[in-house]
Amino acid sequence: MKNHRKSKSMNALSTPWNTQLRELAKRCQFLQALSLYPQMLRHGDRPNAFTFPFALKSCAALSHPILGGQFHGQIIKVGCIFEPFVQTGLISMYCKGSLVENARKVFDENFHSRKLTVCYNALISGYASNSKCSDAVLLFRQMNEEGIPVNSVTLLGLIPACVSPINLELGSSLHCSTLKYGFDSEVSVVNCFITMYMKCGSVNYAQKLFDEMPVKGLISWNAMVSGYAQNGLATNVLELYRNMDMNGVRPDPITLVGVLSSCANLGAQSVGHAVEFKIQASGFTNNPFLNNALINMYARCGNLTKAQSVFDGMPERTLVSWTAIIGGYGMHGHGEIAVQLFKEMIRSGIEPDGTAFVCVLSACSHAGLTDQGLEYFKMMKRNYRLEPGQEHYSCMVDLLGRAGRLKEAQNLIESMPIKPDGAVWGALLGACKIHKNVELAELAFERVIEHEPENIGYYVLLSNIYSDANNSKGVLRIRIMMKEKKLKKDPGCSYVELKGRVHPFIVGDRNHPQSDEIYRVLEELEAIIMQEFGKPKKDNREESNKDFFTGVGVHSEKLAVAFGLLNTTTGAEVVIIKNLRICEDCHLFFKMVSKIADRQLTVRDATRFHHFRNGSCSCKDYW
DNA sequence: CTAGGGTTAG
Repeated sequence: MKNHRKSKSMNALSTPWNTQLRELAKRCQFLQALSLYPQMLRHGDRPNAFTFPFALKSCAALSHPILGGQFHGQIIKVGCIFEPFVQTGLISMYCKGSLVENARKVFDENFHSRKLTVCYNALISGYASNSKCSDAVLLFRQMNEEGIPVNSVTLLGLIPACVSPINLELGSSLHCSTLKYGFDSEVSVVNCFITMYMKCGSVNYAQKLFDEMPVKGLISWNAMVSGYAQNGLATNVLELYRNMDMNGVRPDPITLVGVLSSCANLGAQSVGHAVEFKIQASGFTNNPFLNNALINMYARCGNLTKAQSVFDGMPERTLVSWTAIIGGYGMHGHGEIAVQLFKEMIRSGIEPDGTAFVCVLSACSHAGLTDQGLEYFKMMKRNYRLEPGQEHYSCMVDLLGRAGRLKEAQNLIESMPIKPDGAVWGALLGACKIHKNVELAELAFERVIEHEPENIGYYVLLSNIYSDANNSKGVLRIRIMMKEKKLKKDPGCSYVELKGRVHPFIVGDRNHPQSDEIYRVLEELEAIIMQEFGKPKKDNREESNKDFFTGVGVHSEKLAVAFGLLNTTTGAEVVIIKNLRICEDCHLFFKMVSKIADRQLTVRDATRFHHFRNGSCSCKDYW
């Protein structure tokens, strides 16, 4: 009987206007939805409690709290503020527009809100997504004290408050208390915890949760894929992707974004290419996220032609698409193209953000466009009101430093309004290596290790600076320091990707099945180089395993190159990745080999890619 | 009210 009465009153509320409004909002056509409202008033129809939730939802989706505020006024006038859907709509709308205070006011001023689970849920989720973690938790506690029932949606809103490592403890205590509520078996809640642990860097916890799930949904798989990708565990991502396939789980665009990002980090172009195929076969071709990920993947794998063609083929390019292509050209030394694209982007009406500036500044730095870079740095603040962060200062120090303007770089650091971090000083240290400035290097090193005492890269860098200056005392001092701090340099690792298989090499490696042939190729190359270019500057080899140029074990880059030459045909691409900066000798070697062999050698310097550091350097299959 | 997504320097 009660139900009957209710549905009757609902029917009175669902006018044709409301139905249409709801349909448009459902289809995410928010602008069209909102345009119905003035039409409705012109027709003399009054809005009611069924109109506003969808109007507010549209304002929330468009992040338009000003328009939402006007609806708030109308709601008061019409007198339907006490409707639960209207209240939650208002709270959520203000939160999505970053006006959490307004949301709180709605909550506080309406006695009814404070008795409804949905209103608590809306505000808790709002606090969490506006990174007001403690407010979210406080409200959750209050909810418990007031005896308001908690449901799974409450948790889905609250858990994202703990997505930073500093909140891990809070997050895991929440996790424990969910057992009490009995929501630990709900897939959505577990998914949410998986993401939380991943974002806190607790990969093992996330994995445990995932493994123990009796029922996994696509989102569970995706949470793992993205989580691994975010934690730099690219090989785990590819493994999981393969498992999905074996379990008959069909990937969606979100899965593929994570997979592509991992391909980019590994330089695994052939897997990336297979993913592109999958995208086309699944009809995801116009997904902007996927296209951005493809641009990034091809660019990082050194295939700028493909990156450009994906970019050109996009129906609409976002700031991220531009950033990816600009960064791609920049990292491969095509600074002029990167700058050209940056200008084009601005001309097309897209405003650069901090990340876009990092890309263009680093592009200038790599291509020696020093003044251009300085100009952009000024422009950031002047034209776009963007405050430069640590990463921008690092780029600038690198830019000035590479150009040999060390004093200016140092002055820039000293003028910084924020305390420079390790990366900024590290950039100066790197510049000191290029320009052989021992004195400044010592200063920079001192500051660097205040911030990153465990980062061996910097110790090695200073040691090499001393070595260049024939300062054996200095070298020894650093070696002792490293020993005292128990820092051990992981061997540099280069690898070549061939037909979906990765072939890694470490210095002096003899483990590869083709090892004999590789060394034979290297010997041949040495002989040719000797003939064509004369004797290399250093030739103090004693054993056959020692490097042609450097006199130590054969560098991993060279082994990778030889392997690449051995297994690819003319014009093929050899991708080399190393976890420390590629040395000058190897650069020289690449140049010579490119001339002799007529191959395109793409060399990638990948300091950040550390997934092979502690692993064994044996071949690993992707598929 | 509600779980998963792209870009950056050294």
